[in-house]
Amino acid sequence: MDYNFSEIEKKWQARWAKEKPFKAENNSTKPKYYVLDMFPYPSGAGLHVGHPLGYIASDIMARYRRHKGFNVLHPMGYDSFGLPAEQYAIQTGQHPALTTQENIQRYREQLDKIGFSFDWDREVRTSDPEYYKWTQWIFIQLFNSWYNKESDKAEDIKTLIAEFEKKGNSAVNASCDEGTKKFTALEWKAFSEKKKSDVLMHYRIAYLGEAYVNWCPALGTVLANDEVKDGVSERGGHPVERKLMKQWSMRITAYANRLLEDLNKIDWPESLKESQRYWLGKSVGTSLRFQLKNSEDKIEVFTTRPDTIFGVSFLTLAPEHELVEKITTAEQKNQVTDYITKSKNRSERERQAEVTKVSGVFTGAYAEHPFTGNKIPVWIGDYVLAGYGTGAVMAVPGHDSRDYAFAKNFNLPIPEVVQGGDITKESYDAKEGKLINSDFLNGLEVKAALKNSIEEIEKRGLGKSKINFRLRDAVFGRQRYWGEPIPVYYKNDIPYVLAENELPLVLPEVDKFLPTEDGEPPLARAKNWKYKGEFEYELTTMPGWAGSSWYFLRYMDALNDKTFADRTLSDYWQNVDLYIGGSEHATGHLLYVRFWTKFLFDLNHISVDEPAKKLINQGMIQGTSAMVYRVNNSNKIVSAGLKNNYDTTSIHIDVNIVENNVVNVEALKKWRDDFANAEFELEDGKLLAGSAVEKMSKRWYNVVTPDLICQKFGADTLRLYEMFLGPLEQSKPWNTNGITGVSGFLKKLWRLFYQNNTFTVSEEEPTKAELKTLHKTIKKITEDIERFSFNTSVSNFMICVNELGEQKCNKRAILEKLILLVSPYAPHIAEELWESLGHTESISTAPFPEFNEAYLTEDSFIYPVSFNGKTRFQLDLSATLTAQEVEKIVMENEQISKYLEGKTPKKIIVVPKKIVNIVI
RNA sequence: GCCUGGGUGGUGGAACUGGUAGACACGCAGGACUUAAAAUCCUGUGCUUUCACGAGCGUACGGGUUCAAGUCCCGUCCCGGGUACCA
Repeated sequence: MDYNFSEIEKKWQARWAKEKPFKAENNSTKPKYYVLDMFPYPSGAGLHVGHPLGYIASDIMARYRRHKGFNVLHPMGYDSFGLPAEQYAIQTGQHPALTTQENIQRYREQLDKIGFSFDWDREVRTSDPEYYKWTQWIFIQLFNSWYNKESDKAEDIKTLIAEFEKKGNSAVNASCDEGTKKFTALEWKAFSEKKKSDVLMHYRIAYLGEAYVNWCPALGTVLANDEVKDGVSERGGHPVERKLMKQWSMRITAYANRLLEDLNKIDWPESLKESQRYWLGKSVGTSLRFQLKNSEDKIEVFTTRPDTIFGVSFLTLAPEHELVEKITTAEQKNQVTDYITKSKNRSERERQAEVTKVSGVFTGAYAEHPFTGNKIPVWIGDYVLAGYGTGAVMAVPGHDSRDYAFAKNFNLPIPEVVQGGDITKESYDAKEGKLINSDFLNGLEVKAALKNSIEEIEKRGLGKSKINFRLRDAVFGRQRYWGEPIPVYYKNDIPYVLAENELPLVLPEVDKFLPTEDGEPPLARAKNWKYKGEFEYELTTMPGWAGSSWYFLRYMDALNDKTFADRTLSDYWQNVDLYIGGSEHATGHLLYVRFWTKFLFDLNHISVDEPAKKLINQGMIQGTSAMVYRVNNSNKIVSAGLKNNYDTTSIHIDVNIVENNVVNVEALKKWRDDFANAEFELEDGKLLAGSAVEKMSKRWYNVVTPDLICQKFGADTLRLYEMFLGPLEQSKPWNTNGITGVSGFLKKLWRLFYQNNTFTVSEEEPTKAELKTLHKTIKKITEDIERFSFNTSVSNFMICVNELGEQKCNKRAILEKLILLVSPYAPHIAEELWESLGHTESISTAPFPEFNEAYLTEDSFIYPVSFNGKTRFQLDLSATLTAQEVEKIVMENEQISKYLEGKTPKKIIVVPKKIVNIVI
């Protein structure tokens, strides 16, 4: 019987669906192992061959751990709220729920065909009210909490109110909005309901606040920082502008330091940790006040270089800085107003694109140098960001390249205060050298000067040392339809959250998925959608990252309608042991999920404060695009090798009609109308295509689906081949050049069990050689899996099968162990052969073979004998010989003299069972 | 610019703590079976040189450490990914 993959795979996929051998136990004496995959957004395009790469790796791990006696949690679900389904709904009127449902179905079919061992009984969908009920519940907890810097954790807002009632807010050390005013207990008690609500908003972790946001007019919504790339929206590429808006936000900044510190305790790739560190952007510096001349006001700046204080030659404020209007003199008024209008209207994109272009304007105002008393001009410039630090900088052009460019452009003085550079050419930013022109700091090294200057600044009460983070609070409201409704209603203009028993607040039906005529979000279209029929609900919905910030917890207890996850279960499952996902979520999802995990930990709802112990980034599988070359102003297509003879334009064509760079011309003619009657100029009778490595995308017609490969070669081949392509973490372009090698391997494996088309397995005792082949393989495969080196496993399987083929081995004792090894990688063929061997239970929980060192010990070792490091010949010697004995035998060998050239060896190095090196 | 990962045959890639570089696979060449093809099997395959035995050169480039370097150290170049006025 030949290896019939399609029949076998269909059979086992049906069996697994029915018998559920991959069900994770909630009550088990086995050790637990939690393997999680990246949460997929079910897009309309379906899966391409790049998506399953990580899923295959994690599935191998899950199956391996089951063999090793673990209770494995390996779930899958869908991040099913999001923009694409909604954009599609706007265009077609089709409800996003419907589109989402269809897409999920397609995903499921594709996933099933690859033979993953997911526990589908735990499937979650973020757009399911049974799921988002708990997303809303977590929002309510966030709303009802504040961050206590003393205990360094989130606490119930009630403890804060109690404190206000006792002592007001002056003794409270909380993460709160800048500029929150002080009040006494008496004042607090006298505040109106509305005023109290407003004050508490400055403290809540989920809060309604005014902030500059990324407004995307084309999408009609605000976006979080990580959803904006190069000044355009990540989804769709629409321009984004800055706008001051009242928005629901998350006080993630309260967690900045813990998010940073705890990176040290998780096993994540260094590059990913580094981008989180950078995004969090901790910087230690000093805040420092400059007194304005002829004014009561002071300008507060933040600097990391207080040592260069004597090098300050001007101050720069962000155009949005609150003092700008107040301090601008009459004669500068027009210029300043012009500049502010100009920089406001400039999109973020323009602003970023013109980074090298210096712009700014003088306000006419002067400040006083805190040490020298010198007059310092105050400028505004949009290289200073309103949202960072204090929105104002002390400019030290001699030692800061941005200030330098500004000073050069406007002819401002550039004093030198640190020796070591040539400031006539460029600024000297390095933190090295001796201080000069700096009064009491003169002669000190930068490091000492830093310490000294801070002490002096604090002593004189000019400022104090301060830690700043680049991280901003995350905007949480979206002016969109397809997301979780925020469980808030308004009574007398005061926001209230719903009670737990009123959840879920179900997404209402609307007639259109667009904003209303007066610019309100789509939810304003919902008829009679009011709390208790009376109070307005919040009209924005949650962002895409809300549901994905806690899904790993829901898998532990997916069907619970009493709580988001039962505490005994979350205590048992703890957190994810292995997460495999792409690096593109480094500064978005993977920060938010850490934030929510820490928050739930603080409130004692879970016992872990990190979502995943170990994380691996799988590389991206790029597409290999194919193109043909059309001679300009004609309908002639020329083969790639001839394109330089003409003036041509390249046109992307479907990669699925190209094989080994040769275009199937008939298929091409059918593929697009304008090729139907084109003229073709071939080389060697073939139309060769050009190729390029690009992102796999519909746009480039280079998408290859796993379905196609499963149909042609089978899921087991697909799984093995994706692993065989190279190391998991490495990005690589997709090509099927080597796939026949992998499918050939499975056929060879199959044939070990068959003779003359009959299943034939011998019960004989295996030979020493056969045992050695097997145990060598057990050892290698175990090591490979443990270090996630799946590509080398595939090679080792091939070597093993080749050797057993040569040994003509068909002994049960060997083959039974072999297919157990193969089973995590190619589960269908393994189940089938396992059954043929007479087993009635699924192979999936059979114990993994253990290797026995005794079978691997060699009696002899072939020593390479080298002279000055160059290998000249080999000697087969007993493995038990000592170094001295080896040396003696080698030196007595007749081949030695040929290479010694009559000289006496200076030194002889013998490393037992490694090498012999003779130095002459 | 900064942070990261990488550079090994015609190709994808092996080489775990320094110890025979190129495992395994593709491709290519030759052969067997076949009327023929597919499938399968066998042999060869880093480059140069040699009928052959062999010799020389080889892990981006230039140095260094070592008996021994793809692997460790210093410098340079190139490619991929991330990020960007964060004071």
